[in-house]
Amino acid sequence: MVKRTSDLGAPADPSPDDDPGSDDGPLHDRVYRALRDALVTGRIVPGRAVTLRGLAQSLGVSPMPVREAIRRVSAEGGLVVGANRRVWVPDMDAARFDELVRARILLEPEAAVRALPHIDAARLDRLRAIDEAIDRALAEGDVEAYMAGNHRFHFEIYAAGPSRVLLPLIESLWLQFGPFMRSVYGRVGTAILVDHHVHAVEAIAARDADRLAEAIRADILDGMEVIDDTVLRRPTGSETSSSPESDPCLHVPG
Amino acid sequence: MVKRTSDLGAPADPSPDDDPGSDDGPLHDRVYRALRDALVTGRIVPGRAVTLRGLAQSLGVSPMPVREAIRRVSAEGGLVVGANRRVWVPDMDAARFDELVRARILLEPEAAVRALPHIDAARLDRLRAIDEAIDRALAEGDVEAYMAGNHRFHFEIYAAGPSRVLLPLIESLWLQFGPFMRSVYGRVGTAILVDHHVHAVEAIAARDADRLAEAIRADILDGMEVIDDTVLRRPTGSETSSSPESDPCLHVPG
DNA sequence: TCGGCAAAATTGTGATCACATTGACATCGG
DNA sequence: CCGATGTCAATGTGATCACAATTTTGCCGA
Repeated sequence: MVKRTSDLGAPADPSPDDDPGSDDGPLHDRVYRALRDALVTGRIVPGRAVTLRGLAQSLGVSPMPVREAIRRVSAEGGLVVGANRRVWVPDMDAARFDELVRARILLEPEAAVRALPHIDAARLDRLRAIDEAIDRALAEGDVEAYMAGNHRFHFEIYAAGPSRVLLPLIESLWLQFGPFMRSVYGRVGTAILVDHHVHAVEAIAARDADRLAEAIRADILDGMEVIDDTVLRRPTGSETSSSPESDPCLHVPG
Repeated sequence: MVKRTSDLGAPADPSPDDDPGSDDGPLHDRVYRALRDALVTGRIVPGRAVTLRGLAQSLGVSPMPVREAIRRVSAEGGLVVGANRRVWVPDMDAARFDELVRARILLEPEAAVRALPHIDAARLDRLRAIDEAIDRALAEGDVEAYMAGNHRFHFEIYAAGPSRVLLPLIESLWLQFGPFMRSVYGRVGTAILVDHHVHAVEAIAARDADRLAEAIRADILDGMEVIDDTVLRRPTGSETSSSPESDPCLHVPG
């Protein structure tokens, strides 16, 4: 039997690692954060359906707040509703990947430059600490820690400014990247990744907007080109036929 | 007594003009489209609260699908939930306006260029027809017709391609612009607007990507600069004090 | 052994109800 | 006449129930 629904890990766990975060705010908000976190860190794999009652039981809440959280996440592109009205983690293909990278390159340098004047010394120190944590995760090959650190690094920059428009757009892009990146790193490992964040840190310390934009752009392009050449534009589909279950998220057109 | 909740026009109208569109699909989807349309065409004014039961009664449905529609629209930035958990049409200020314009300039030329190869003769004809309708609306001073036509023109271009990433982002931006633009046009009129769409049509006919991108950029910048100088960066707040109710959407900082 | 076919379980959707909290309103005291 | 305070309506939130559509499962016959 093949499970076609995703249960976010341990369903009946008394202390689940899908912790809805802090216990403040409405329940649907906590469910939203939990779902979003599971998506960004890649704990939910593409190709699996996300069911209302399943997710509700997995988080120990009623289906009602899950409904609103799913609607919210799907509005941000993290989930898609099929024609059957069932909710899926969207598959990645070369066209969507290209569009996502292009959107990131257009928006993130702009957001970084706009946030630059608001980055104080404390935040710069935090950025350096995150960068070191990323290096450790990279050295140890810890995929999840790397992804979490990378996310924190970028948004520690973008969220410095009072942005209320660019930031949600960029979060939507990361939300769409998360599940795909996780399975990619799970396959190719983190050894191929280089740390470009130090350039961004130097540019911020020097208050150099142009260099910061270029560092962000290079960071995005570098990581993405590796994925692009390694996974997405593979010439043959031989590996898919040899191990069909190990690659549930790639949908190479043609 | 001042009404603080928006009722989307006629509440008990047997044939409301807030038609949820085509009658297919789930109810919450129809409510979503109705709400989104009301926002984009500016039928809901900033500063008014959108209540669940009010909107439900206004559309003749139960509060349940309205809940999901509101959650969806708020995820796209068309509505904001206050600390009181009440839902408002967000106010516009100079900073948010600037960010919205910048995001439009970054994303829309890219989307247009990507869609260009997929624009066939039929779509080009449709674009010309929409452009003529816009000219008529402009000549007659019909604000709502102009806004609807302008929206249709841009998205007739962007939606030509198979975009599934850029398009939702751009729709989110328009959703945030809608209510503000409406009240702006209601004040300054449509006489100040110039039609830049003909340049885009020419560029499409010539298959010139650079000229198309430049036409889109000019169209955005021109319309926005007018607003910027006319309404947003007004030197004094004298008009606000003279007629406080006629200007419920502007929040000039400082 | 394999391909339809019907039964059963599961899913999303919508409605209704109960409850805590917020906001507005009227009343009362100064 | 004005401000404080208590009351009451209204709002968002969450849960539960019913229903239709879809999916899965089990079974029978070829």
